[in-house]
Amino acid sequence: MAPASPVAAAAPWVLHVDLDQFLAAVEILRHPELAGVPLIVGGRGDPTERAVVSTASYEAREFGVRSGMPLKVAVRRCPQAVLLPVDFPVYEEASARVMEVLRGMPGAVVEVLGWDEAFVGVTTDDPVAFAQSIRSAVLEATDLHCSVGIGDTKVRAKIATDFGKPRGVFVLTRDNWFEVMGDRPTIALWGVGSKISQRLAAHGYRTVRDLAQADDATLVAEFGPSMGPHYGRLGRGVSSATVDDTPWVARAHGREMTYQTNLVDPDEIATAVRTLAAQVVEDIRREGRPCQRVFLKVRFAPFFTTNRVRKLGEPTFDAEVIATTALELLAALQDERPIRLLGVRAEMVPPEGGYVDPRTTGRGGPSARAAGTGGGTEAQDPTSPHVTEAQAPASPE
DNA sequence: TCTGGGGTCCTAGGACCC
DNA sequence: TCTGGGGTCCTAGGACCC
Repeated sequence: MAPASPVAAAAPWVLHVDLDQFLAAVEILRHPELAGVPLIVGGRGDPTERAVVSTASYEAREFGVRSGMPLKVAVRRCPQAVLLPVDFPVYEEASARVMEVLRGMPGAVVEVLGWDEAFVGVTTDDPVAFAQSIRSAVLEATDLHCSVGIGDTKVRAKIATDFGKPRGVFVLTRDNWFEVMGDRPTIALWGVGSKISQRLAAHGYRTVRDLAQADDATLVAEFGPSMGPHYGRLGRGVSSATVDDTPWVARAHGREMTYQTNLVDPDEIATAVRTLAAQVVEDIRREGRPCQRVFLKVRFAPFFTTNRVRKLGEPTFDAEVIATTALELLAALQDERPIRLLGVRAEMVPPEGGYVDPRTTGRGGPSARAAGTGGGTEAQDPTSPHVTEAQAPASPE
């Protein structure tokens, strides 16, 4: 398994593999007659319900349908679209097959980011050819098309993929970063959303180039000593280049539910919270780690969302304790408005030895490693990036 | 137009202890 | 009598991503 002596010209690369219109593509595999028609996957497939689009096929996107859009709106924009309910197990299975293909690529280290995307670290002198071989292998094994972004950091690889879509490959490195990204708004960066982009704009930083040249002291004053410099680095495309295949371990499990009619009756609310707590306990029992903190999420009508948390005296698997805690948190809000959504989340006791899996910007917030001073996994611009393959433990398969 | 469900991480500030 | 820093734990709230 040990590779032969490295080729002198070979360099480490980060590839980002992203499946094209994943949910829609999986549905087309089992409903071939839907190929080429506008297709929307979301909720329970009922456009009258409170739900959003999970994936729209490219044909549906031509009508302005986007993921995250309310189904009602999507159907208004594209009345002829075929609407399908989300079918989690089927996508899980397809996703697992894709990830297996990636892990089978010679020399690849695979860090899964979600159902339909992963980073692949590889040392090669021809990353484009490697990317094309990934596309071919995935297509052959699963009948699914994907796009591949190639970068010298994770942020650049991740962003590159969008330029490769669909069914393509795009290379984004420090050599063409500003040419490609410099004039784009900061919100185009992975990890910068609407709020941060607005706060940046308030300081005059509107484009990626503005942010790249931003005054560090200003960023620190606005976002803190950790996040401030982190955003500056994002503007330069600088981030970790380490691909780590350590399996992800959940920190918490939660269940939430949007009610088709708002809840007002206290008994009804208590029952709803208990139902959610019972489902959460099923999930954390599967993990084998008890709940140490209970989070309550509430969305009051018309649209106000808030969260509360409480640490438990003793970690527990007891659904009634979790439900009671959540109801106490709800009562403490002293808010009588009708409830649209309830969520109960259980943060689990960490596993023995703590969490060792990677935390990337794509899952959750900004990476603790990338933002922190320790770790040293952040590539220094403009020094060369590197992919640490040796530090990854044996793939568990 | 009317906004799901599953996650993770960061910052600020108070309480408390040494 | 008035006062220091540092550390840890906890809650509240904000933000981002798929």
